[in-house]
Amino acid sequence: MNDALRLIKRGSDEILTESELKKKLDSGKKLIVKAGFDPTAPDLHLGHTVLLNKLRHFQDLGHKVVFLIGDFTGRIGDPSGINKTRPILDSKNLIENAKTYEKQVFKILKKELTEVRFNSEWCDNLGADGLIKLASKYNVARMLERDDFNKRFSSNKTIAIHEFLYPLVQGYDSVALKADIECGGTDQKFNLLVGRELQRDYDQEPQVVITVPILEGLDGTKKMSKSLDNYIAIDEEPNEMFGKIMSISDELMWRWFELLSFIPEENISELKNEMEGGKNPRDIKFILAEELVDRFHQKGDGAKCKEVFLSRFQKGNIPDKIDSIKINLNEDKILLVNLLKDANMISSISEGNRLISQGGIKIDSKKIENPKFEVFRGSEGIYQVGKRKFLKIIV
RNA sequence: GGAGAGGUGGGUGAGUGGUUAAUACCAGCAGACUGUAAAUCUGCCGCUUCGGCUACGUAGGUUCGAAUCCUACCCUCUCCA
Repeated sequence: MNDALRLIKRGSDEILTESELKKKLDSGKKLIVKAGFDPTAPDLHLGHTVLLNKLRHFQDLGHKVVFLIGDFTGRIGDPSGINKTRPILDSKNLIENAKTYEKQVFKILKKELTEVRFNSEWCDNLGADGLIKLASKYNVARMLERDDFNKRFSSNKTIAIHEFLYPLVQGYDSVALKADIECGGTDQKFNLLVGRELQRDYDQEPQVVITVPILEGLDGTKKMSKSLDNYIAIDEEPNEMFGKIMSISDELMWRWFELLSFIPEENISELKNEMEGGKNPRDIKFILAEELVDRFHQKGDGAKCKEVFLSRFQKGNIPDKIDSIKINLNEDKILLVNLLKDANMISSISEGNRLISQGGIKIDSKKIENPKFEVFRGSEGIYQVGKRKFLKIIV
């Protein structure tokens, strides 16, 4: 029994409360473990896996995970984005997104112990009445305890009223599901705790709240997220994934080891010692990159990526697998910049001119320095923009 | 309802009539170097048929000339009721 508790505690940030968790684990009951996901972002990334791994631990102990897609919550508006309104998703889109989730999520979760649900299922029936009743169960002072509300409030930033509905609806989900446990990122702590209060109101035993640390994205400071474009999707192409991992700073590498790697802690501190002893941090980063690529692709892919990485960036070779595209010309020839724009390798002609003047464009490994360079119909070549954008273009 | 403050390029944030396509910082991109797509350094960082064109909440107006002044509207914040 202690083993179970230890497994759950590893990598968790907070458990509220541990004694309740112990009791639930000891009860021998098959527990309902809930975690909520955004309906709009079906691209799961490494940041999500910190949480998913935790859910998986529960499954390994035989418990049931409810993968809850917050389609209703997503419909009300954006909780933190004052400037961005979320597109309203129709049910067709939702089903699509859910499918994409399922395809990715079962790289980590066990299918037979996972249930995918949508919160519109019960929220749609709530109606204005239900919503008012729900809203009456909480008060403004308590809402303002939430860290981001508090910050925004005290720095005179807008808080829209509907944002208060978020924690409430999320908490109500726990009531509807009779959740025993809810897991989420540390930034979700408040919302998760609201669930406990509401469950008490509805005469249910409050869920145990487990928070996991938030993974920093590629930039090393901000939370990994799709909207900040600092993420690595779990179904990312292996070489791309490997390269992105290699691009993180030496400092961030240790954080990722801690949160993403399955390597035992003792071994990680050993690696740290080796680096202090003069070992090349790059080689340690290789270990992380290999492990993660192996996990989300085939075992052995990591090693292959390492080969490719070494040859491409150390020796400056061009990759052996390059996408190709055929561009049809109306004339006999075309300005290079226009061609690159048509092929979507650059976003504007100005950008192209800039890149040429900076020596960032190559054709078949030959640097192009003439901004008026022309390409003739019937030719084909490997076009390179910067260090890592390659495309074979046939005109 | 009344009084006031404010809305500037991806972000933060200068600029209050004219070398201002707009200071600075961050992010981004390129090059150099390296230990890697780390770190550091240098350059770039609206679009363009290179003539220009479009930009400082939105729409008008004043002026030779406006992000800067005026009017209306929209939005945010503060105080009062």
